[in-house]
Amino acid sequence: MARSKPVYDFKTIEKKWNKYWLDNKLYKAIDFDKRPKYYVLVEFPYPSAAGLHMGHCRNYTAFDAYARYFRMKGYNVLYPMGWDAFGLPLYNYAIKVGKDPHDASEENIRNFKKQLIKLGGSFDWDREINTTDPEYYKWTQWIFVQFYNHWYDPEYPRKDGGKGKARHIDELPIPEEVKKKGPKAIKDYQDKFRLAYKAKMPVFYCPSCKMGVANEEVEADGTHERCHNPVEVRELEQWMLRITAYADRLIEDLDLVDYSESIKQAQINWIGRKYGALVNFKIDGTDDVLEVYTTRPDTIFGVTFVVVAPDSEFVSKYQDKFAEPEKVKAYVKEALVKQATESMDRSKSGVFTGMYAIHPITKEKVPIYIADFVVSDYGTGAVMGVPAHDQRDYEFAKEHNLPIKWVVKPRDGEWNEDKAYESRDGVVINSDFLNGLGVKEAIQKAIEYFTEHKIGKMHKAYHLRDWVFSRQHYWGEPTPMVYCEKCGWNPVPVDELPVKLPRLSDYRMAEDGTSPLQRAEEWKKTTCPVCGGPAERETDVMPNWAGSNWYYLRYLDPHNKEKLVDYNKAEYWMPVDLYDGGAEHNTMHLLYSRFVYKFLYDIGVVPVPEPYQRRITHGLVLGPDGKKMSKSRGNVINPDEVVDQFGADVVRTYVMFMGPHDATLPWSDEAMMGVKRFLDRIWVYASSAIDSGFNIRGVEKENQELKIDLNELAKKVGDDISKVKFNTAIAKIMEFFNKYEKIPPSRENLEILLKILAPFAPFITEELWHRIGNKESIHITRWPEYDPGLAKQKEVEVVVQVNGKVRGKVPVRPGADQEEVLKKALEDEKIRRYIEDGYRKVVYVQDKVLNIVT
RNA sequence: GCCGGGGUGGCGGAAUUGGCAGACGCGUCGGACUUAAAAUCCGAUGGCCUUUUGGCCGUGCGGGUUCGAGUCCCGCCCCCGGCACCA
Repeated sequence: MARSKPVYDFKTIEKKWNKYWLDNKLYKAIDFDKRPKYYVLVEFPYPSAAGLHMGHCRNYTAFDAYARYFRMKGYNVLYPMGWDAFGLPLYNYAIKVGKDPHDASEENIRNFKKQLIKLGGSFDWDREINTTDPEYYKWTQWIFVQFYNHWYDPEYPRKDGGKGKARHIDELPIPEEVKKKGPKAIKDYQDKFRLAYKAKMPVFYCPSCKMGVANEEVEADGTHERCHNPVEVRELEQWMLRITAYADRLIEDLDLVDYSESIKQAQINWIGRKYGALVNFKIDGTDDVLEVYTTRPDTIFGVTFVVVAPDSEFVSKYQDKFAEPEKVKAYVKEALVKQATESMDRSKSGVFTGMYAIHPITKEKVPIYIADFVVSDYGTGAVMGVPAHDQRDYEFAKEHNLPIKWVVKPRDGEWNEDKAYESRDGVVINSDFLNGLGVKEAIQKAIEYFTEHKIGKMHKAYHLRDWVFSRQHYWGEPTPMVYCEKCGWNPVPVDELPVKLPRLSDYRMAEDGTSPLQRAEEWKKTTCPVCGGPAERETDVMPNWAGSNWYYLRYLDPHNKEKLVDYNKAEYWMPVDLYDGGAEHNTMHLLYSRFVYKFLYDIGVVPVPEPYQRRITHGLVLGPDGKKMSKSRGNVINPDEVVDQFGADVVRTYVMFMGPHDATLPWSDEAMMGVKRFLDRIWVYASSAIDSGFNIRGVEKENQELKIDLNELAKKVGDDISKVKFNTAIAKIMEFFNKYEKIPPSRENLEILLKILAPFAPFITEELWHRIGNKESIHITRWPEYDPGLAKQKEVEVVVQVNGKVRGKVPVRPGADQEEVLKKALEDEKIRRYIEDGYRKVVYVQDKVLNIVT
């Protein structure tokens, strides 16, 4: 890129004002201030590399402009910053550079912070947080202990009028027969209800990362989201969080927030609630029942077989009774691997067990199959096969020569027997007491019948599963739990938190995939909080999400030693007014953090039911070649370099100008140069006005026009910023400036222009503001007030159409009526030419358009 | 397959929600300044026709509603993101 002497010395200017702003704590957010509060939050960065990337740069400067605007509008703005530094990426980075992750993260953070300051970020640094700081993760651990100490009562009335609340485990009713068996039995009973519980269960395990992986982190093709290597299924003892208890509230409370429809949909789909029924099929030759889940109980008379998941309880319990146990065993083994890895296989494979289930109504015997299309963790892990009305069942029946019974027919005419009839518009047939009913009515009636005859009941099923909350590596919050041979698992007493992550001489994973904490004998050894005997600490750490789920609350009270957050401060600041983040976090992070928040709400830590009032998604910045920036492609634009070369104001204004905030856009050096030219011209314009002492003799009239347009500009730019439309806000300033660049401004008008530009280019506007002679910072002045009287002084142009085609324009005062506009239009020779033969009709839209129809 | 979001100049993108399509920026072309170049400034820039005045065509494709459609309705095509054997 060609270089020339800069028009102004941005380096000196930026350094000077940054120092001034920091020294004076200009952007301090004040608790309990009288002004209305405004909480702007952008997802905090993960410092897994040495410096910021352009995407960070874009998001943080865009909302910096947003925060600056709201401050100028008179709000007490909280725009905080912190660091999400636990987790695997940083752990891997530390190993790569051969440093203890404590030190590696500290170094990265130092640089991130330096860069953010350089960019002019108006953060309140007194509220800086870091998830790896023991003073911070003390509270991450505290939350975990609270989860452990609570259970969910779905019927408990909440103070907000809703139903369902987390209650202390001591309030859990214990059945008499359990009580009789003593304290051990009571604890075992309680453990089944805790919101944090340990479960031995099949979980995904990534052999490459050497860690357990949450279901949600596994891609559709069976690979790990982070490293894209295939995962395996393993049995591991894991801490789990019972998010499913909050599923209904997480759906219902979406009514309280202003997320876009697509984000709400993403949340709803992820939870995946479906209403259906449980139906009991007796297992022939036993006293057991097989419980199946169905969303179509109306087709109960169409059942011709039953299918269970390969890893269901049924399989392990009855494997000795199967007709061909060896064949079944082989199939199950194969099916489990297939289920965990490739889910795309559409062949309807399955194996007959040799056992039969008894239809709960007709008492017919139907065969029981094992098939990999049934998954154990949805519904009951068993389904009823209705080949006539489910395409997948249809294919399975064809494959295994099973009968097909038609029990629903289309309202008008015949059906096609080559495929299942899945429509819900049909009428039920061949179904005893359901005959003649529509599908909806039949579903209702069937469930009533099941309930009455005790063969089934209504049931909700969720796609959402409980959350695996253990990670088998080093760089995370230690799980504050202790195991004692005598007393089992118990939480570390709250007054002993935090359980600090120890510094180790070797912080790397062992060859066998075990965590270094398992080797930290000194650290592991502790005493049981219940009996005082010897005990061992949990060596699994928490997932990366643990610290990032609630961080926005700590900004409100970052130095509180007694509490996670002072209730009154939370009451003042919550909810977050605007939360910006990546699209990839619209499901998991958003849902999990809402869940954690709702739990904190239940236990009285926070005042309002939802944490984020409005959610905005940001796009990525691609390389100049339109591809994702990466070192291997060599298309990385380093923020530090461009800021050094062109100044923070140019980079800031450009990243906001490049396109809509939620769009993924390619970087363009050339387009950035356009912004640089614009700011250079502003500098020259303002400087020469200042140097000439605002001599506007002879241009008073133009200055009045300028003032009228400026009045409108301030409003439009402000509206655009509120709507997160930074690109058009800047375009409007450019448009204005193109029009008036030749008119020397009055001091008043120049000051207004600088204020409008200040959120985008805080450094040069501050410098020019002071050169004018102002003593206070421009960033704490008030945004120009809109004057509707001034707006009225401006003429408007009404477009004149003939038969819908534009044929001319007439200038009129705003609010002119049809008669006046028409008269003026008819005076126009060019327009008259098109209506020589007269006209039939006139349509007028005030101040906009006049359409003459001939 | 399902859910969500889109398709507008050479490029990134604008269009008070039914009212001048292409704001703003880039690029390109022409000009000024310069020995020359860069930088800067001025002008032009959707396509086609026309000497000019001007005319016609244009927002993925095909229909429709309307005085008027990028925007609304019906039927297609394509692209991006998320989820997917969910019973």
